Amino acid sequence: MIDIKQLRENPEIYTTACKQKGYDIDIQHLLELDRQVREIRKELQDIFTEKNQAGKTISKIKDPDERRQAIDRMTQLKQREKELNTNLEQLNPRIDEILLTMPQPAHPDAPVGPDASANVEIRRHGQIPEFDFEPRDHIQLGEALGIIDIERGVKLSGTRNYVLRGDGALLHQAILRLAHDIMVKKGFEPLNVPVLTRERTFMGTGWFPEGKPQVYQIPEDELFLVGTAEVPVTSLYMDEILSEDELPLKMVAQSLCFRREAGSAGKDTYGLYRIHQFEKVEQVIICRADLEEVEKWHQHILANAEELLQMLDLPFRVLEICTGDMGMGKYRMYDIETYMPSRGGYCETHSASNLLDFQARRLNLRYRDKDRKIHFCYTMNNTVIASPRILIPLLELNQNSDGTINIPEVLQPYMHDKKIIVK
RNA sequence: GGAGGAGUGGCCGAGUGGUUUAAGGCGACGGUCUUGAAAACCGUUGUACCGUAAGGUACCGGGGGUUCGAAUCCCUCCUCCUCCGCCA
Repeated sequence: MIDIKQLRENPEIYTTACKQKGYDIDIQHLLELDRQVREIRKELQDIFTEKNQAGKTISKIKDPDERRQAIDRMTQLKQREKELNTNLEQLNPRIDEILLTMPQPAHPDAPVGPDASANVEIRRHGQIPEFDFEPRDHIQLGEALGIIDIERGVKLSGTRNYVLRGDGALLHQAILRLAHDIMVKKGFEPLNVPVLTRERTFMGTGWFPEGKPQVYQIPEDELFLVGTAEVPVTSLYMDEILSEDELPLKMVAQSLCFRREAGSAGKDTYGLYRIHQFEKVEQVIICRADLEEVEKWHQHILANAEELLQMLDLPFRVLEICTGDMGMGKYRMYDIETYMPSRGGYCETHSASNLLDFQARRLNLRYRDKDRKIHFCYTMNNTVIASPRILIPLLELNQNSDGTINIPEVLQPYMHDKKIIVK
C-alpha cells in the first residue's frame, strides 16, 4: 500500500512508477475519489460535533417546545449522516480497490525495463562443470535410483506432483535442515508458522488481490494455503506497534508452500521445477524505516543465500530485477539463478525483495522510535533454500557416469554420513 | 460437535442509558528531594483522521439495530476460557 498523502502531494512519482512497472492506473480518478471522501468526512465530523453538543444539553431543556425543536434538529442531522455514510460506503471500496493495486515506486538505481529481458546480471559464482559422459537429467537420475517417483505422485494428486523416497526424501530434508541451521546460527529466530492463513495476511503482504488465482482456497473456513512462509512470518506482528529496540527482527521459517500455477499450463511441465507443493526455508527481516539500514539488511539476506549455495558448491548468478519484472510492491529485488544442466542454463532458485513500508502499511505494522514517534516498519524477505527445486542442480551436477550421485560434504552429516547415492 | 462463561487503554480493573472529553491501581517516562539509588511527592503516559493553531471527531472484540443520547439495551459474527464428546 502506498501512502495516499504522498500521492496527493506528488502524483507524478506514481505516474512514473505505474509506467515503469507496467500498471495502467487512473491516478486522476483516484485523486478525485479521494477528494470527495475527504469532503464527506469533514461534513460528517461537523455533524458529530453538533450531535455531541446537543446530546449534552438536550436533557437539560425543560421547555417542551424547545425540546421538540432540538430533537427535530437531531433527526435532520441523522438523516444527513445516513446519506453521507451511504456515499462513503460506495466511494471507499472503489478507492481501496485502486489503492491495493497501486505499485510502489522502485529504487532509483533499479534497472528500468518492461520484462525479464531487462534484468541485469550483477555477478556469477562457481564453475559450470563439463561432463566427459552424457549427463542425465534429475528425473532420469532420480527414477533410476528410486528416489523420485513422478508417476505415483501424479496418481495421488494430479499433474505437477511427485513423491520423494529413500535417499531422495533424506536429501530433501538434509538440505532444508542445513539451510535452517545456518540461519539459526546467524541469529535468525526460527519460527514454525501456520501455512493456512486468513485473507488479511495475503492482502497485507501484497499477494492479494493480484496473486489470488495462484493460491489454493479453503472456502468453508475462509482460509488460504500459503505459497511461501513470507506471508505468515511478515504478518506476525500486524496491527502491532513494536518498540524500536526490538528491531531488526530477523526470522527464519521452514514451511510447506502451495501454488496452483494457474496460467502456466504447459510451461515447465517436466521434472521438479514447477510443482504445486514444495518446502522452503524463508528469511524475513523487519527493520526501522531507514533507507540505509534496509539496504544493508537486504544485501545481508542476499548474501546468506549465496553463502549456502557456495557451501553446496552450486554455480549461480545474481540478477538485479528490472522495474517491469519486480512486481507491484517491491522497491528493489534480486533473484539468484542456479545452474541447471538439464534446463540448459541458470534458473531461478531464490528471490530477495525489499519492500520498504509497502507491506507494513497494508499490515498496519509499526514501531515507536526513541522520540515516541510512530512509523511503518520496512520489510524484506529472501529464500534460503527451496526444495525439491534445488535438487535439480544438486542431483544433476553431482552425478557420476554410472548414474550414482555424490552427496556434497556439508550434507553428509544430515544423511547419516552417507557419501553417495546408489541404487 | 454439545453446554456454559467472558471480551474495557501497555497490563489489571471499575463502570447496566445523559459532566465517561472511561474511575482507580500497576507498569513506564519526566521532575522534586538525594553524593548516588530507593522511598515519597508532583506531572506525563492509546491510535487514527480534520485543523497553521486553539481545538474538534472516531474507536470500550467486529458489524448492524433501538434511542434525542449507547461501553451500558437488542441482533449477529469473531475470539478466548471452562466442562462434555471426538482425536494426532
